[in-house]
Amino acid sequence: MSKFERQRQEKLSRIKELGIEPYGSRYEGAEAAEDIKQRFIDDDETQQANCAGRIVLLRDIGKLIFITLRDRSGTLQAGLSKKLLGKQWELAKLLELGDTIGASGQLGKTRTGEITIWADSVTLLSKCLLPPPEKFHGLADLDQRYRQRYVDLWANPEVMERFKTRSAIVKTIREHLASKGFLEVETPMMQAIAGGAAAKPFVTHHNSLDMDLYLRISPELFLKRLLVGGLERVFEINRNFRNEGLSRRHNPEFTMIEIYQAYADYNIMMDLTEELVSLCVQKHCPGNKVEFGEFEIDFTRPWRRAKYGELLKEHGGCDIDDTEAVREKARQLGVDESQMDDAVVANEVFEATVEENLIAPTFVIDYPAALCPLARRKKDNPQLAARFELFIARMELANAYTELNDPAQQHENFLTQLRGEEESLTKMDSDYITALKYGMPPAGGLGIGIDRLIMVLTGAVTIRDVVLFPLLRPARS
RNA sequence: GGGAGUGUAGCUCAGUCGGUAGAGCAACGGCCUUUUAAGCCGUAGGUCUUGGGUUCGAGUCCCAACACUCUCACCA
Repeated sequence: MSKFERQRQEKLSRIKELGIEPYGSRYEGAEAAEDIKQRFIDDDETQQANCAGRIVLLRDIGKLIFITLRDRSGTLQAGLSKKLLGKQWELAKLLELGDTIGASGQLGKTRTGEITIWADSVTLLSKCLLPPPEKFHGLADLDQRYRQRYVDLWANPEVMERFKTRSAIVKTIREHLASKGFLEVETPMMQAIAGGAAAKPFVTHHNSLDMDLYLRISPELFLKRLLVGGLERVFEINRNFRNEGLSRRHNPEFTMIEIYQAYADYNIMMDLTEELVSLCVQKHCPGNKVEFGEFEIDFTRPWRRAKYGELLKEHGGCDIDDTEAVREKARQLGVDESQMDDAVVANEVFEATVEENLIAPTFVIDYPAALCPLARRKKDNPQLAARFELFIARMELANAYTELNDPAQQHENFLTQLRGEEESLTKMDSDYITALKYGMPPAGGLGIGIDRLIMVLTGAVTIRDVVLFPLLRPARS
């Protein structure tokens, strides 16, 4: 136990000696700090107020103590005086930074004009036994901020603000989809076959069935089974798990929204994407622009829609139909393309040359069909898939296509996939083929990476700043 | 997994050429009834991430380990 903790334990003992319970229970009548400030009317001495929160600043000037309380809404000052508190003054003198208290009394202003509760009653609700971070700089150590988010949240108000915005954005999305008749559903997180994406899954084990299960890498194949079942408009907001490296843009568990709409296609999903994201920008980002690292993202509609092949020509300088030119470009970029399919080579060049240029919201459309085993091919050009990805700030934010609903074609695509990836854990999902044989309505499907969307909309350049508890190695004991 | 960087008081950070550890905040004692990162006087606080090595002497130089950050690889 540190010296500081011992000192605080000592105060705890003195509080108990006063007959005060240092860990209170239900506290009645507290109002949000910002609401109290909002309703304050100057020169009206009949106003009472009651507020509960954590002590984040404390100024003891003898027989008067000023305390800044922080609650869910913001901060409010309380003035604790010997004269008004009477017997409770002994407790007031023992309060320290980090303690959670309730304070009630007359609402007024100080000489300098700050709205203040002049407390005639103070209640200790929870004693803080560990020293809080420095009051001005807050908590800066990144490791500690992520490991002890519970401290980060109250020591750094902008952190709390960002997570509130995250919640509000997700709510906006939910409400908008509900208003359009979409049903929110939940599909398995633990799957016997990890399908719907090409990624390494996490493996776990069910004891009584004695079977290995995979944490899902995507809900896609289950959501499309629901289309077969007649749920024509569904969406799911939930975690996906991919056993891959960590980076500023990747956390092993991340939140996706997947949306499926029967009788739609990828063009309708493109409109829906633009509509959803724009609504979030409008409601949660002042102006139509967001600062993101060195960039300023302009969300003014309409967003650019550019063909994959056009972008490859524009930034990569090669024609996607001239496979030798594409291979030459790949070699220039240091890619060993000798064992790769044409489409994979093109995608290497695309990732190396195009993506870094996609700052403003850009829909990339018409991907090579070979890269898209779950997408329908374009009628006028079977080499292309009816698919788009949305890029913002160099990041892939959304992925969508007109869903493939031809069971024979899907079966063939699965077989091709299995041949190509021998060491992959992918298995043939024959039940999904069976579902398609019953008939899936034509549909558009869309996935949006929620964490990345929140990053872009709140200007967070690392995914760890939008995930409350990002994955870290366990701390040393 | 590769490369680069960081690790000093509870927190935020200094620490020169290798010469024996510093500030602010927080804490502790005192003064103070209108403060705003309150102020003033005083006190205490350190296995310099860990383990080796070089040296008369290491926070500082070398090696290794651990953690974090950035980056690359992986990543529909």
